[in-house]
Amino acid sequence: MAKFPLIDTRPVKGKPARTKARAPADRPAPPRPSKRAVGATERRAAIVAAGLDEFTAKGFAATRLDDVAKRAGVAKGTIYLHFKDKEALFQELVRTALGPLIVRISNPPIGVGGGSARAAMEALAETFAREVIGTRRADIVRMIISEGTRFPQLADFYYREVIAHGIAGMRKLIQYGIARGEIRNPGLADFPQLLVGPMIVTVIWQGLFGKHAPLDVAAMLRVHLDLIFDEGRAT
Amino acid sequence: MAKFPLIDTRPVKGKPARTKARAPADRPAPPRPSKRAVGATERRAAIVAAGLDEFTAKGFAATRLDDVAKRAGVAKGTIYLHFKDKEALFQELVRTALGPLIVRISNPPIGVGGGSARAAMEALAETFAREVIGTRRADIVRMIISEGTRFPQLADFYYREVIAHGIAGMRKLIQYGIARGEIRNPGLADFPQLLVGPMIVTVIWQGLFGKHAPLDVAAMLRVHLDLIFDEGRAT
Amino acid sequence: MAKFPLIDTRPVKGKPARTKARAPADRPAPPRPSKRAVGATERRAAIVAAGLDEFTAKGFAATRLDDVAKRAGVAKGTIYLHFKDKEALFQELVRTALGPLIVRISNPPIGVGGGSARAAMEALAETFAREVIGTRRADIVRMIISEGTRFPQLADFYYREVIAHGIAGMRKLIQYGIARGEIRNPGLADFPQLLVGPMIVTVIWQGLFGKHAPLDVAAMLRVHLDLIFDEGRAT
Amino acid sequence: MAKFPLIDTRPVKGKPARTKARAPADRPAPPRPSKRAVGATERRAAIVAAGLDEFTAKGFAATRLDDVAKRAGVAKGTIYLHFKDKEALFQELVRTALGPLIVRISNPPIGVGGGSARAAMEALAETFAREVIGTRRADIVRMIISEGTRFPQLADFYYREVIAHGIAGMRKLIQYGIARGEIRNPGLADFPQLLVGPMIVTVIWQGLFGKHAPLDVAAMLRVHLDLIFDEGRAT
DNA sequence: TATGAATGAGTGTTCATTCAT
DNA sequence: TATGAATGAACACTCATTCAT
Repeated sequence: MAKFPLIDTRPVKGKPARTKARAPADRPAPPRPSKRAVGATERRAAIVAAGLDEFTAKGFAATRLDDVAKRAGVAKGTIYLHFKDKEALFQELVRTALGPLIVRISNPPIGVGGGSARAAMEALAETFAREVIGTRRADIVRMIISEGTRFPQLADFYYREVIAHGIAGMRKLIQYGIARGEIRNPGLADFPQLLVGPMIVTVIWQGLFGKHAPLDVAAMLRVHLDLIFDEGRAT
Repeated sequence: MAKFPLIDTRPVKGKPARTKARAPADRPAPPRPSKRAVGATERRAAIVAAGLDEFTAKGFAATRLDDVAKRAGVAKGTIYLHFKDKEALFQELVRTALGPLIVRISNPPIGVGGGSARAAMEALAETFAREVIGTRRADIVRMIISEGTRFPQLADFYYREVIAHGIAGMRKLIQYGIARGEIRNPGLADFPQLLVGPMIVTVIWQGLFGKHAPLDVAAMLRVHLDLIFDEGRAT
Repeated sequence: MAKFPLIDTRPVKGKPARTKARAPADRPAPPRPSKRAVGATERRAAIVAAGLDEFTAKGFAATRLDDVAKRAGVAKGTIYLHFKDKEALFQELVRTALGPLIVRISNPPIGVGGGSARAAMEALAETFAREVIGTRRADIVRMIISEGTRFPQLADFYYREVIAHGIAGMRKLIQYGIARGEIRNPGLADFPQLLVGPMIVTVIWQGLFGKHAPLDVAAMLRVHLDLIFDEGRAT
Repeated sequence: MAKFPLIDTRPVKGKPARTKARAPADRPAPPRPSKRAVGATERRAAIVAAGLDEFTAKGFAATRLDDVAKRAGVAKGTIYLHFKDKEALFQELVRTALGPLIVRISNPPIGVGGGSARAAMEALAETFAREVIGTRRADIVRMIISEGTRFPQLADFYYREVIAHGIAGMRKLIQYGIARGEIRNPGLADFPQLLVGPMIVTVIWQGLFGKHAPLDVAAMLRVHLDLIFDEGRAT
């Protein structure tokens, strides 16, 4: 139970879970064994997947559609059969990446069996550490943070479709914890951002400084929860 | 006392604190002094300032040196008298922006007069809210987050010169709080990131969603501190 | 028989012998076929031809790819579909211009039917005067002389592929003449350059001073051969 | 006696005969020990000398005035105090390089003491081999050949001031030889170019292929004279 | 005169976008 | 639909030339 990730964690259908072993964008672009992804739908999906790789690795402006096409095993012109232009591909791609997540977010998992809020949050943290940190999903989050300012439309969409729901869910979870007496600071319900904050920070940290000073994400999130639940005190 | 901002808050000498009212990058470029009488140093500073505006607004790849030059009131070629190329300008610019900060970071303000850790942190939070949020400094932080992945060198520099010092300072502050019995969870000393995390989050939040859902940063940071100091509990 | 020009003299296939009336590089660029129906090979050939015109007229550094493109009836970017960069175009162009020549050089025409060495050399000289002097081929030779120093790679190539063969052929011809008793100075076989020298000189002379003092190339080469064959003496 | 080089061989006054050991233009540019060449005239001379180095090494278009200035130990702007523009410097420079030569050319050395024409020509050839081949003078000749087409004005000047005189001198020498019965082919008097041709060829050859196949210039010129004087025959 | 910082037109190269096949 | 050659606007960077000192 208690799964409630900010980012969808289920394997993308049809693509065997590139989660752990994804292709970095700085390799010459693997020929994509997939024998030319016939159906139009597969082609489109291939373009989106390839775009995700490239955009997350290089950012919007520095990504070349040529590379995307190559990586997708498709001709450059084909991209324009599916997307109006580079920006359309980019936005569509973020939407696609977030799609499954939106469904999930709408069904908060709390109060199902009377479990503790702490347990729910721990599960959330653990899932996050396992299914986001070090995966392509982290790249997506980083990308949204990076490009969001330049694409207000995108930020809006992200806010409406993901953040708003997520915040609402978090708040419910917090209120649940308050109601059960687990959380003693009622002010937390006003700022659910404080609950997710450390997760965002870990994503950024690992992306920028992971090489130098990798973070023990799980441990850190545990301390974080201890603070919230007023536990972990010495003595 | 007890000032400890992540980003330098003193007005840049000679430039009347463009802090609050900075020029958005989409205006045709402000008239600028433009008198030929300005010295080489001022010219260089103007380029750096213009670059800061443009890079933070558009990102590295999308920034045109032509625009930087125009904004700096300088010919395009002039940029190359001061910087080897676009990337050199970018890196130098980050360094310059962080320069004063580094000095500040190296002098942690604790233990001066036996003040409480809470007070120190509150001052820090308040300074942050006032001098970073809504400021060009927030843009810089966002920019580092955005471009850091594409400029490992830069991320390294940032880590070495700023983050490492900042983390060390935070840890000292936390240990001080623990020693004084203010903070009861000793685990926090292992993850000073948890202390700064919410600040980073507010920067990102305001940048991306500020228009839709502005955050009461001060209030949020207060709750954050309450969690850390185990206060704010109902009843 | 007895044709042995330093430069290929056969009309380039598909292009009706721009030999005598070639377009000077300072005309706005001839209308050119320009129909989009031309195949990739023709396009490439057009670029090479245009490049030849421009490079020979202006030299490597002063040639603008913009002009080459215009003259070829092609967009600037198209050049880059065929050549890595300006230098690659230049080198390829020299190679192409010399290509047919290399084949010819490899098949010396002597000893075929026991003809005299003098006859062979006369034919060579006549062909040279007719098919090189005043021709685009002369431009190529001049260009190699001009740019060779700046492109050691190119000079190497030219030496290996053309000069070495040419020198060897000349030497054979000379030795043939010596064996037949036509040439009495055996030392000439050590310096075949002396045989070709005057031809090179005429190319340079006509290029530099032709306007002022045109040279009767045929007559001069005849005297040259008289010297070699120890003829032409008064009385 | 019998000195009659196409190119002046006397050391340039005030400059200690950089003949053999000249500075190649691809070195970082020697600081020029000369303590800043004070007098205006020295400055101008320094610029001309530096220009000669650079232009011969890189050609007109590829030479940067910045490099010339650096090599001359002068500020870039100073060049414009002495020369209208890059082209003016270039032309002036060629004139200067040829200046002393013109004087010499006007005083043909033949018939002085009734020496043989062969002796005169041998002396000429020897001087050429010693004082031109492998020296900066060869560079100048090569440069004129290279850039002449692009600078008709320059070629005109060169023709008028040097070539015309030289050709006339050669013709006189040839006629002298004919009159003395040394040269039996009177046709040679119509094409004095045939006399100088091999020298030009050696300059070009050494410049382009000298690395691969250095030429024994002296030996070659001897054979050349043997041909002209109808000597060197076997038996 | 001499300087060298400043200029800005010019050029090689890239890459999103189009379109004939 | 799919292709990929072709396009041409855009941009980083250079360098001859100017000019305030």
